[in-house]
Amino acid sequence: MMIRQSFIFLDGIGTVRERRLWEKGILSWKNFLESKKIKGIPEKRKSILDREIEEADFNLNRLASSFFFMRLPRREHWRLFSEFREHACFIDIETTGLSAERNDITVVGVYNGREYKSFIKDINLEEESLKRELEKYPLIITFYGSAFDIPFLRKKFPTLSFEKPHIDLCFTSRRIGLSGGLKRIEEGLGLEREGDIKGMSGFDAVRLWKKWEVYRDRRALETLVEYNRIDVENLSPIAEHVYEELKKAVFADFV
DNA sequence: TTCTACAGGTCACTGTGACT
DNA sequence: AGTCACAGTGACCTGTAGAA
Repeated sequence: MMIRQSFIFLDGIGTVRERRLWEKGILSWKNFLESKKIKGIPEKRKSILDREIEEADFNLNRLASSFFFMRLPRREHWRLFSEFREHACFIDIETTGLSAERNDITVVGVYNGREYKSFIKDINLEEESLKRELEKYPLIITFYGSAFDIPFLRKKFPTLSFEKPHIDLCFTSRRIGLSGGLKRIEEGLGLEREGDIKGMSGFDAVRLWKKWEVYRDRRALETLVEYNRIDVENLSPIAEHVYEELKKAVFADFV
């Protein structure tokens, strides 16, 4: 539960000061609150920080993730994973191209760790129902979604709200030395793909949609949705792995 | 208390990579 | 193709420690 070891959301505390706290043996919110005095933090400031930590604890206990959305730097949203994993959703979209201006969304896949839902253009992809689905989850997890999926969804569905924590596995993976795109990272972790899906790329998703749209090839649509389902479901084990590794890399030295 | 030195936080800017 | 968070870098600002 990395978030309860974190101080980086406090005013005036960055990576360096947080590290100094850990070095002093202040490894959790509890430790911090129980320390009467901390060298480097004057009393008056300490009591302000105490209140901020109590506020964080209050919000965490209620799964009120917007508190952390406002306070945590983006690149540290991964720290929320273990507290929110049961309430997180993984999102992945397929489109007719890379430009949100010129292209359309064809499939939105949402996976909550147990159940996969697909929203398909011209069938059941509607702003209101997608909005209702996404509102259920206080944390979203994507691969490169911060530059692709989320801006694309925003453009096409302006009433969707993404004012909540978002773990982008592309950047968190890079921090533990895994780079080179989703498929390569899957290979690195031994996640296998089977059947029609094996060897497919995002560009194939564009072609499959065309086959469905122009020729009404039902098999093409099924394959597209299956591809989307695998993409989004594979994010879950990647998230688990990246969280554990990043936690080790950042924090293990101090425990 | 007041002053100075400086550690460290933050912001602006640039180049890069990965998404369909 | 269009997007944008990230890392890296440098400038600037703030707040703390330590001395008088």
